[in-house]
Amino acid sequence: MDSDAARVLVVEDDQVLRTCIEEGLVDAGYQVRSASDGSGFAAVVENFRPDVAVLDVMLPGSSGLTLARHLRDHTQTSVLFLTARDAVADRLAGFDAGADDYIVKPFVMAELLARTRAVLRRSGKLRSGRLQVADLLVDEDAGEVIRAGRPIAVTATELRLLTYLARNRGRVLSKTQILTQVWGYEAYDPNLVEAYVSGLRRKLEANGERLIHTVRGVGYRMSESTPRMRAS
Amino acid sequence: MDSDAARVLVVEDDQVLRTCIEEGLVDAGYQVRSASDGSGFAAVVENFRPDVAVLDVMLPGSSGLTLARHLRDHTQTSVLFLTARDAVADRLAGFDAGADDYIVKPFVMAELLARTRAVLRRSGKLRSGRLQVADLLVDEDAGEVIRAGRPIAVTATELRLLTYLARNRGRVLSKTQILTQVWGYEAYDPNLVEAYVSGLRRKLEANGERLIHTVRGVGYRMSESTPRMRAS
DNA sequence: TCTTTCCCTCAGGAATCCCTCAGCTGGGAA
DNA sequence: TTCCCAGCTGAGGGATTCCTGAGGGAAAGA
Repeated sequence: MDSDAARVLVVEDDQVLRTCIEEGLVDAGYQVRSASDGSGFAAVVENFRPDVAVLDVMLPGSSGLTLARHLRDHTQTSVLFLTARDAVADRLAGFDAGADDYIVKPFVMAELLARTRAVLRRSGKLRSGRLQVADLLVDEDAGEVIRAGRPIAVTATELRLLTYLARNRGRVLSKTQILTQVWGYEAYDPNLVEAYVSGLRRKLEANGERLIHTVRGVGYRMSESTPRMRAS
Repeated sequence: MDSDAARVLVVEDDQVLRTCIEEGLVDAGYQVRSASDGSGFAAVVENFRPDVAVLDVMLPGSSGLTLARHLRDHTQTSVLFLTARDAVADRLAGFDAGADDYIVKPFVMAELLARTRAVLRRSGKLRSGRLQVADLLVDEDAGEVIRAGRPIAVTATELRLLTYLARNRGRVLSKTQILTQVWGYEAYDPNLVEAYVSGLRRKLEANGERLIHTVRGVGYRMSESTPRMRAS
């Protein structure tokens, strides 16, 4: 499992954020190495040979853009930039330097994971992130949701929620758990989850039975059908 | 049993609540250590190396958020926050993503146990939460109750009670004990327990023999069959 | 800039759950 | 047998939880 796990290199100077990212990636099954700045970058890249690098654009010393150019020139490593919201110029410069994608701070862990997967998949370093529950197919990387052969249009937030539910299919997830994992701590109103579940249901149930079940007083569970197993 | 029991660290300044949580976790088979504030936190973490930390957000001295950051920086410990209902927005807003779940006070011990297990399972530190008594299967993770292959619909409270009974199968539990663990009441109307046991029996015994036995004058015991103590 | 889409909030209504009450049942002792 | 009391259980009201349509504000796209 570990040997063919993708390798991710994180360079981020804010220690709290860096550790946070690191753990999120480790939890997701990646091999991770991290650094707070660009010192010794070439050596780390040489040794660790990351499949993807998550780089903060603003770094003390050499900027993330410089590191990205180094990667583009010397490796096949994909690049994922972290950038502040108002630094629009950074985005353009980032793509010029060979970035594969970028994420605007502040962001939710689920988004970073999704983007990382997408980048890895595009470069052929990861098998597809497809999840299936009954006749529902969620292609996280492609951002596609298909039920009974018919594509269903979902928004970015709906996709994150659906992915989280599908990945934990068969388990009850509390609303607070969903809020922390899908929305982060900016949101706290359980009704937010309810509203999104409601929207998802309307879209999903147009072509089939209910997949997102309410467990009153506990949370939601995604599963094939109401536990109607075989009777004797 | 103890050596592979998960380790839980509790930090809560209210002594009554802390002791309560501690006992509940110990009863559930965890190794527990607790503290009333963040002093010496790093040392405790270093020595005890908890799998999960239950942290009160509001603490004298350093807040639970600070402790959580320390954990993120130095360990792989999962975090479960305790917070007052009206403080959720204030205290958690702006906190960098990554905590695993939070529980709003006031809460019931059974819920804390359920959430703790969910967090541990997510990080692969715990075996599945399935309990079996005779042909009754209580799947706490899925929120499902199945008897003889047939699913049985139970409410959240019924599930908490049933889980508590099943986890302590073979042992006699007093009504006071049940009220404390399942409802969080110190002392209350025993009829509340009686009423719920009654409801559970009706649902469970539709498909089989009695599993929740009355021990007159003492309490209830869940077990496969009536132990025929002194017959003759 | 203008339009479209999306995200989140709000509030009313529906569903159902929780707990209480009161009458009943049955075991055990005198 | 009779009495007493712990335990059982159906009914119902208040409270909670959940669902969902509508709308404002913000971001994205044209």
